[in-house]
Amino acid sequence: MRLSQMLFVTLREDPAEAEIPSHKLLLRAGYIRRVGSGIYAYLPLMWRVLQKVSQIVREEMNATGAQECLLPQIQPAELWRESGRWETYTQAEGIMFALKDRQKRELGLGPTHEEVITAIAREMIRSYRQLPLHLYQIQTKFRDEIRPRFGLLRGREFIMKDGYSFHADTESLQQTYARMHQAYSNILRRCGLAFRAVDADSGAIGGSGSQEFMVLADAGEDEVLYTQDGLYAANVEKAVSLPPAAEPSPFTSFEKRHTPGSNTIEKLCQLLQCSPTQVVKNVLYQAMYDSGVMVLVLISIRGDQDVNEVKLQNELVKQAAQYGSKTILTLEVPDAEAQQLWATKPLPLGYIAPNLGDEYIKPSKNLSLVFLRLLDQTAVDLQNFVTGANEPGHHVVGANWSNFALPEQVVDVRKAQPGDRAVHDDSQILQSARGIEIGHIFQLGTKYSQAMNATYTSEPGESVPLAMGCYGVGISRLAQAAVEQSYDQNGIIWPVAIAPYQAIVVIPNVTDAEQVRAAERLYTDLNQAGIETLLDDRQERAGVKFKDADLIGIPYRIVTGRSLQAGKVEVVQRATSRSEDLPIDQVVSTVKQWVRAALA
RNA sequence: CGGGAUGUAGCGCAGCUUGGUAGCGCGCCUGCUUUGGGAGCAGGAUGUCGUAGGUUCAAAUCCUAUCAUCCCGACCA
Repeated sequence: MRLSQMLFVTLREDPAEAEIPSHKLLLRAGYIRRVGSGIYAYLPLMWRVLQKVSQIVREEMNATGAQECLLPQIQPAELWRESGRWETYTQAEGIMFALKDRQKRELGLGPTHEEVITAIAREMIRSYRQLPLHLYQIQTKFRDEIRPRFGLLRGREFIMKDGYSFHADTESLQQTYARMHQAYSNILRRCGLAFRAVDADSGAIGGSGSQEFMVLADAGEDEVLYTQDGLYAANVEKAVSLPPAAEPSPFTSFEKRHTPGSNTIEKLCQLLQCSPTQVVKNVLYQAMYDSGVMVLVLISIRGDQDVNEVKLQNELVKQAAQYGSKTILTLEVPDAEAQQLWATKPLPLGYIAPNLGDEYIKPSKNLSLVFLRLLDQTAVDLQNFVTGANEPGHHVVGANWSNFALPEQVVDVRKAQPGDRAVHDDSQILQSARGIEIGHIFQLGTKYSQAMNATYTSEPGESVPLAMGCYGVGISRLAQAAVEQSYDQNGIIWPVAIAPYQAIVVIPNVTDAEQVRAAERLYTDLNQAGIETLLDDRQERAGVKFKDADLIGIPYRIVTGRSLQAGKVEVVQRATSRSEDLPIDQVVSTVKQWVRAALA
């Protein structure tokens, strides 16, 4: 491709709309344009990158025996009602673009395809003889994200590879899951990315086991906790760990203390000269279940620990049945305004005890009249601890669980932190890194097949729900993540495998016929040798061309300039800036060799 | 949805406090010179000042409403 004939527009200044390096660079280098919030046009260079990523994904998927297909983006609401996700996806998470057609039929733009694929499986898979089966597609997804951000990293329209596997049993599911783990590792390695596979929460998709593939980058929205020995890595949402041991309590008898102005753990510990590990902190949440019932949740947890809201949410979903619900719509810490709606009197904020009385709850319909009291396991074994006295300005010290009605349910809702000891080996300390979630693999089990009655006939002739797995890769997100991981002050440095072009021939002076002739020759020869090559034949000064070549990040640059008289051209590697003069007739073979080595 | 900010030429911004003929840099067009790291000189084009209403003799500037975008939190590939 000749730059002179291409829609090639680069910006000299950072666009105001972008915050992080990869987003700025993709805009500046003319790869993408914003059309609306979270909505981007993929311009010719970007589209080539996306095609390359897609092709790598396709090859690795096909190698596992998965079959490519293409499912509809417009999906009938009924399918989503069957799985029970219509409400969650249009209300609770509100992530699905929903619309009505001219017949007033409700439809959604596909944010994901479990429902569609399960409906197809229900109709087409009849016998265990057809299993296992794995279908995937590469397609634009629509999600009305709460907050689109960072260009392609969180768009409302984005390209994703999603695959769904069907199995006769869990064992077969686990085999495919393991194979996908390998395939995803291959994909990221081939794309030239530094990544880590981590244990993950399965969220609204549901199911049991799940792992995320995190591309490591400071701009990542997720925190990953891992150990040096490489045996443990998890999303902080999911991570488990051993908290530091509690310090022995200085208090020996149960008594109430006047603790004015101690509404935070820090102030309290300073006043009482004790450790936060000897405090029982009581945290209040309000959860709205999908049946419309609001439940007030009181969590007692060790003072130095924080509540992990993802774990808490999962815990509350488990309890949904007792409130006539399937799931929860919202979970939040009630602010002053929210408290007024249900509290009979001002809460002793900062001084709440585990036995905060139910009389604080104003009887009203759609409100559970008792606190759901949860005891985090970090607080179970504390003795002679400090906690609130349910009275502003007062705490109790030397307390034990015999002083309170022990909350009936012991749970793990604690947030793991860097510095904690690892569960598998308490000499290993958890460390923290930031990551961009590029892939996520799930063992769904029978969640969707049961909800939608997708069964097959087993060898003994029984009707059995299909076991399912699902596997996603954010194609457009991966492409931007690659930039986030590989750039310098001059621009993008694409990994060779996903660069839009592998080489660029730059003519420093287009009025020099000699230079033009050599460049045209090289351009033709390189392309004929299978090296994807650009020709910068624009009427621009050399400096502009060099800057642009660096900005768009083409791995190898060939310059038909100064050394031409000696029958040589300059060849520069973008990643290392290493430059050498090569005889013209060696350029093709050399670059070809570099490309081959880089793709190996 | 809550909190913060911003909308002025294609892009980046100033002007707004204290109302008075719309500005700068880059880019774009023309010409000459230059030709290996975002050239120099000369000339030129480009604006519903986000939108609507109001105050005023007069509004980019003050007031009200509204829309859009970005940032911080909940969501996710």
